[in-house]
Amino acid sequence: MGSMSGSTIGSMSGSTRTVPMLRRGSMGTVLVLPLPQDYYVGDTIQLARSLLGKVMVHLSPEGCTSGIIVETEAYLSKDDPACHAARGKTKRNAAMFGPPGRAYVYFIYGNYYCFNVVANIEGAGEAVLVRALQPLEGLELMQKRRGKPLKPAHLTNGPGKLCIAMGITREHNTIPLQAPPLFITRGIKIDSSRIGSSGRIGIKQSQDKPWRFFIKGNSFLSRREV
DNA sequence: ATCCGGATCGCCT
DNA sequence: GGCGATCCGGATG
Repeated sequence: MGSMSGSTIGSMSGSTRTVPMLRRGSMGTVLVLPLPQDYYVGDTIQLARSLLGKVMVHLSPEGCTSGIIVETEAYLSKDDPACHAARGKTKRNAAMFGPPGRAYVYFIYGNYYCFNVVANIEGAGEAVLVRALQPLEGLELMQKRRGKPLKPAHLTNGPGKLCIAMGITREHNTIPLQAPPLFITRGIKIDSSRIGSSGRIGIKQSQDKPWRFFIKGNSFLSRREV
């Protein structure tokens, strides 16, 4: 389990400082640097690809959970009716129009949350949905939160499932991802030859857009490849 | 005030 | 692979 030193630095404006942490684990003490806010500035499709292999971490009061991002989807502001921002800003999707590098968490189907990172530039209304993780730390806590004895491959292989396992709820909507409790760090380098793409899942419109990305052959995906 | 559909999941066949 | 659960946001009257 990880513990950390350092403190959260709140932000008055859109810009958020990256907070370094010392985390103690079975591997010893490691310096952890969340991806800086400007990492999320720019092309959203590019971001969706580059987030593969990065590590998502949640330090909650219950304990630490983390996982490697293995599946993402890009949602764009132009020519993309499937994007929540397509019909303008509302109370629900307001986070999408905020500064990049923050969380956009929404409630869906009366049961589940989905976790996105806000992308591109403030006001654009673009985001990357995280659809699946390969669990790294806190598998016991994930099991407990899921409420069932599940194999690791089934703990976080879907956007709703990973939010349950990681303890992500609407409380995390709009929070910066550059400091605890919720952040994303550099993980393993994924060569572009190992990235697959397909149509996005669970939507009816814009099925022609190949904006779902995944690590080929990874066994923690929400679906087997295509 | 009412209605409709959804970036899902799990159980059923 | 098909379908129902379940509730909220957004649109319409």
